[in-house]
Order: sequence, then structure tokens, then C-alpha cells
Amino acid sequence: MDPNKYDHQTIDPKWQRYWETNKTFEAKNKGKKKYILDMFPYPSGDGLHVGHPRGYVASDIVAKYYQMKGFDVMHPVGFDAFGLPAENAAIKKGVHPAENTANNVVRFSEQLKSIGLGYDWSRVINTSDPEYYKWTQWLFLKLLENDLAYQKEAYVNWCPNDKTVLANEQVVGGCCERCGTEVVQQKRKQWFFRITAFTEDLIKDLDLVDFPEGTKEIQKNWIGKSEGADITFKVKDSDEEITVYTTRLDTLFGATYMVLAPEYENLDKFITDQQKATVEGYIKEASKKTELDRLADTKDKTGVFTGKYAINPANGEEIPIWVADYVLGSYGYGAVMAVPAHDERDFEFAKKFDLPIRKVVSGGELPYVGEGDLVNSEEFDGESSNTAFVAITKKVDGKITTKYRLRDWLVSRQRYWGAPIPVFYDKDDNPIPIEEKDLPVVLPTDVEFRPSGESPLETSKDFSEIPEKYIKKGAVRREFDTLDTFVCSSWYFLRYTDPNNDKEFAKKDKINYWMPIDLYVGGAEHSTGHLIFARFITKALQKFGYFEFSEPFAKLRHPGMVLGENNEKMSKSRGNVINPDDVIAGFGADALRMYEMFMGPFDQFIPWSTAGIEGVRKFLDRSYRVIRDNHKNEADEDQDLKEKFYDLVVKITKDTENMDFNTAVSAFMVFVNAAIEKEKVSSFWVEDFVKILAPYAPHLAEELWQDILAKKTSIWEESWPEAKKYKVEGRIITVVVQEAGKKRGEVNVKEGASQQDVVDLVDDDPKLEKLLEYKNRIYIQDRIINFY
RNA sequence: GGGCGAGUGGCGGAACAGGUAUACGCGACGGACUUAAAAUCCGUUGCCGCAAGGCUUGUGGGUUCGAGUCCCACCUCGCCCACCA
Repeated sequence: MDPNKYDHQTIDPKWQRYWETNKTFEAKNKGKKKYILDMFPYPSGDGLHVGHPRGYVASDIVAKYYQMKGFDVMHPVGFDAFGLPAENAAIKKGVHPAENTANNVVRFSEQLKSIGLGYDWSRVINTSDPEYYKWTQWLFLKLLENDLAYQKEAYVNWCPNDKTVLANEQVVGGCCERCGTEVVQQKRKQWFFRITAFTEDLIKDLDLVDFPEGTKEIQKNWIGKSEGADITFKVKDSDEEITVYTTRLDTLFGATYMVLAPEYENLDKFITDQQKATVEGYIKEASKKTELDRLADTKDKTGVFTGKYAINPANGEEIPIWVADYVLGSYGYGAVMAVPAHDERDFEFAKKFDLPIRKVVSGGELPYVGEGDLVNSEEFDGESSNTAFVAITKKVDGKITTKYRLRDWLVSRQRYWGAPIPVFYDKDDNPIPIEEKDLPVVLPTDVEFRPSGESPLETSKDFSEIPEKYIKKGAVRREFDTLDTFVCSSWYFLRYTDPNNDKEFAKKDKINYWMPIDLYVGGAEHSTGHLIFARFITKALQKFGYFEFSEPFAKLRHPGMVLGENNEKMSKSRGNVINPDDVIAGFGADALRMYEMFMGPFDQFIPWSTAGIEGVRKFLDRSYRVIRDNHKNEADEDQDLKEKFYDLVVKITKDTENMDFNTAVSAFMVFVNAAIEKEKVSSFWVEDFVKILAPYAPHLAEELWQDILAKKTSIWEESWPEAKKYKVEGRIITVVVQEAGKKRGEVNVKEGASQQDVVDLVDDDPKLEKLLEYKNRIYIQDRIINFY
């Protein structure tokens, strides 16, 4: 063994076992608490890659820091084990998803432990465990009972490859988030959660939490609040009416036609007999298009005339009603008034189909979407768009309303590997909820789980059978769909507070003690999915009275992605994946941990560098040597080193709290370099240095503490040192001397020196004294003096 | 098209609150130790210049005693959303 290096291959596993045996990192359930949480991993077959630890190490450092600060810290971990990727992987491998998932969980657990992450393993959860998903099903029933879960037939996203419906949040650019296949729209009866019941709270309560501003913006955009007005048009020669939503009612006099979405309800009533065949043909074509086709057609709009006319309530004008797929069935009323002069989409459509374009707002070239004074608007001519909006709304008896882009959350899936939805149906297709005491509805194992488009649970022999009790209630059929995995992950953080409770999802006082989460760490890609779902479920459960807070995550931070050495996203296909097992074998867990913190600001994307981790390892070895070789030296307080150690403790404390880990690591390096440069290294700092190093490099710290410094107890029984005992009064510091902002020299003074002290020193300096000729001078204490 | 963010050495990056720009690490170069190599240690390293000195934070302007930091315009890159009326 090289005496210049510490032996990580012995030390790492030794202390990992020690901490596990001694339950070092288990929460105590009393005192002042900190709940520090990572988004739990999806245990895929590939194991961890070096991107995972970036967030895990950060939260681990923060958790360990607060533990040393005397807090009762809960830092748990679990596995988001249900879901499509696990099922697809199992199909590919030809093993049952349960078996495959169990293996992956074992592998992940070993890897997490090998990084020295101080999780409370007594609280580990697995969403595919019946003891867990029993409560996921219970959650479903609670939402159903409170009218926040409902069924409706609607056009939904369907992935033809994975053969399941998807939530809007799982469709990215018109493609399935998981497999990249183009998603198509299909009309199906599905289960939804009424997330839209909380839209306003989901926006407003962002003010209560400490999230990155960008994440708040993304969520606000996703919810997409807009203020406008509802207005009803009568249909000519008919009793029918069409209500539209618009944000530009000021342009009503410019409405020259109307458009209904192909999905518009009772569309038949708005079509003349002559046009019937044409319109039906168009609708058929439109429904075949994938999301991608629709996006691609943005420039080339399509549509057909229905033969009918609506009456503009502002001026009594008859305007033609068209059907076109550039109007979305799922937003507003699925109908719009078209104002081609002041809307780009309407403008293109009108040009293509030669519909009239009438300018009603003065401003720039058409289509002009800005504000301005009205023209061609009868009595409103000359009024500005802003005030005319209200006046016109009043005149045509419109209603000022707010609309949101957010849609209800589609939660049913036609796949196997998920929590079964706990309902039966009667002969009229009304749901009969399964009683809480009959939960869990256990996922059957005798299932042909290859996706066919129908729910795989139907193929189970026993599962279809309906218990006597429910037959009596009128049940004729079971629900075979499973719940979206995002349902499982929308409440897991509550379960950690009381993970083994078999009476309730978690005891109220435990939830209220631990929640809300003081620090939540996980990827920014969850901003519009998981994070919104979890906030919604929290608000729902709060409303039902299960606890007293409205937001689950008090503080949220996103780790930046670790890119490959070639600056590209790490992926198997690019062949640039770094496996943390190899890194740990070669450099040790502490080098991995510290390097991931050192590579750059925590939330930034940074390429991996193997040379970079060597530098961090060198620092750890230098730290090890300087302590091993000098800890028995006299404590003799070297003033200079004392000042530097004071600075170090202040800096590490501040940086750890602010999660500025990169500068914390560099501060450690600066100090160790300074210590090594001394001819005779004093030892007064050694113990406290090991303590502040511990959250960052726990294995080395414990080794130094118990082995080199021969302490009898663990480093984790120690408390975080106070900087002030190293405070040195009257330090000598450097003041820069400037001439009109240009550096001309420097003088050394005692901390807190007055302007006169500094000027006297400048006067004494032959090179600088001529600066005194300047009348004006500005002195910033302990920093700079500028003559001009 | 809309929203958000970022541009600092060869590279990752640092700079409190407008006050020594380039900390720390990598890489590179030179040296010590060694038969040799690795490891370790010492030194140099923004650019121009032998030096004195000058220049430098995407570009151009502005505010200020003083600007990487604030303001205006522009350029480039990244991310998110996107036919949401």
C-alpha cells in the first residue's frame, strides 16, 4: 500500500457496515426536525449512473450537516417501482416484472450504500409492495368519495407502441415520453383526477415555497391562466347557440367567421344537409392525424364550411361557421370567433379560404395582435382596446371569465405493472368502490402482461371473479386498468413519516411533525409532472382534513445533469456512460462525492472529467497525510493558520447551508494547501477540520476520527464546530490603493483601520505618496482607497 | 412565435452587497527524487512586452471615484412551452 494514500477499498466498506450496524442515520422522532428528501429512484436494470449521486450526495451533505447541528433529521429513501419501463424491460428479458424489479432494488440499494449515503433504511418503501399500494388505492377511493376522481369519455392520448393512454404531462412534442412513438387521439372512457379544482391554489401557493424561480414560471405557464370573456352567438335559422371564449372581445367587430373544433359536441346540429358529407369526411381525416401531424400543419391550415351562419351579437352580421382542427376541442368551449385581422392563425385560415378580413384595431401591419384604438367598431371607434374590452362585453351581455390551460389528470392505464384501480361496475357502468377494509386489491400474478391494448388484468383467472358481497351491491364487472405510476409517487413522501402503519396511510401527528419537507432535491424535468401532481394530492388531502399544511415541499432544488466527457448527454447509445461502481473502485466513494460537488454550481449541467476526480482524490490524500503526520504536534496556535481556519469554518458553514458545494470544496483545498506549506504544522485545527469534512467525505472523516485520532465514538456523535472560537482580533489586511480606479499599489493595515491610518501609510510609501496631490479620495474600509 | 436563463484563460469554474477579475481544480511547461517509470514534492502558467508598462469578463454605448456585477441596444448559445383563441 502506498503510504501517501489512504486505502479506500478497506475504509469505505468498513465504515459503511459500522454505520448500518449502529443505525447512525435513523431519525429519532423528537426534537427540532429536518426532513431532507431526494426524489426516489426508478430502479431500472441499468443501475445508477454518475448523474444520480449529484443530487443524492448534495442532500446527504445537507442532512449530515443538520444532524451535526443537533437536528432530528429524517433522510429516507425508497423505490418508485411500478410503471411502464419496468414492465417493458421485464417483457424484453422474459421475466416477471416483480422479479426483475426486486433484483433491481437490491442492486440499487447496494450502490446507494456504496456511496456512503446516510439514508434511514428502516423507512424504505417500495411502491409495488401491496403494503404500500394499498394506500395508493385508498387515496384513489378518497378522491372518488370527494368527487375529485371521475370517469369521462374523451379524446385522450394513446401510445400505439406501449398500448396505453397517457397523461398530457407524459406526451412530449406529440410523442410518448417513454418510447418516442407518435401519440394519437382516441375517444375512450377513462379515469381522471380533478386537478383543475385546485388551479388557483396551485398558482397562488407558489408564493409560499422556496422553489427556483424558473420552476415556478414553468408551473405557471403549464397551468396557463388567461383572462378573457365568454360570449354567446345565436345560430341563424335555429334555436342553437354557440358560446366562445376569447381574450380579445375588443376585436368582436372584426369577427368574420366562426370555427368549431372537430370534436365539438353535437356538431351535427350546426351542419346543413348539403355540407354533411364534406364535414364528416373532414372529421374522419382529422381524427387520423397524430399530434405530430397537427403540429406540422401549423402553417397549412385545413377546414370545411358547415353551411350554417352565426349572428355577431355586436352588429347583427351573419358570419359563416366552419370546422377546423386548428381549434382544440379540449380548451375553452372548443369554439372560437375568428378575427383574421388580429390573430395570426385566423389570418392564415382566412387567406387560404378567402374569408373577409376586417381591421378593427389600428396599429401595425395585419395581422396586428397588439393593442390600439378601435376602428370599424361603430360607437366604440376611437376607444382603446383595453377599455373597449369591458364596454363591448357589457353591450353584448358577455361574461368576463378566467380559463386555464391545465387539464384534469388522466390516471388510468391499460397496462399490468401498476396499482389496480379498486372499483367494480354495475350493469349501468356506474362505479362501485371497493371498501377500504378489502384493500389492497392485489395485483394478480397469473397474467399475460404483454400489452395488447386491452387491460392485461383481464387475462387473470381469479381476478375477474366478483366476491359475493359486491355482487349483492350490483357489481357485474371489475375495473381492469391500473393507476398511472405518478399516482404512486404523488404521496410517497407522506408514507416515510410512518412507513409501517397498517391502519392508516400515516398517522396525523407524525405527518404534522415531519412535514413539510425542508429540502427536496430532484430533476427539473419533473416541474410539470410529479411536482404538480404531488402538490395537488397534498392540497386534496389537506382539504379532507388529514393534515394542516398546503404545500409539501418548502424548498426545492434541482441538480444539474452530469454530461459525458464529450459534453453530450450520457446515454448507452452514445457510449459515454460512466458507472459509479468503477469510479468508487478506482478513487473511493469520498472522491466521487467531493468531485460531484466540486465540478461546478449544483444546478448547472457539467461534463464529467476523470482528470478532475483525480485532483479531488489528491486533495483527500493530502488531507489524510497532513493529519496523520501532524496531529500529535503541539497545538501551538499559529496565528496565520488560525485566521485561515476561522475563515474555513465560516465558509463551509455558509456554503453548506446555501448549497454552494463547489466553493466549499475549494475552500477545503485552500486551507489544506496553506497548512502543508507551513514548515511546522500545528494541530489545534485537526479535530474540528475532520468534523466539517465529515458530511463531504464521511468515510475518510470517520477513519481519521476513530483510527488516526483514536476516538472511541463515531464522528456522527460530534457537533458542528463554532467558528468564533478561532476568531483572531486585529488581523492585518491589505487595502488596495487606486488612482482613478486603477490599481497603483497596496498597503497593509489592521482590520478596521480609519481613512487617516491608510492615508498616512500611503504618504510613507515613496511610490504612492504623489497620489496625495489628488483632492478627492474614497475609502471603503478594509478594502480599497481611491484617489481621483 | 411566447417564456426563462447564460456568455469570464486551453478546459470545469471563482469573485460577499458596485470595490485587488481569473480563487480552487484540470491541462501544459520546467525542476527535485528514481537506473527508469508511477506516486510525491517544488516552481511557472490570462494576453502583448526583455522590461517599465499596457490590455482583458460576447459586441457597442451609458451611469459611477470605481462596472464581470447596474441601465440601454445588439450578437450568440441553452432550456421550457407552443394552433390554448
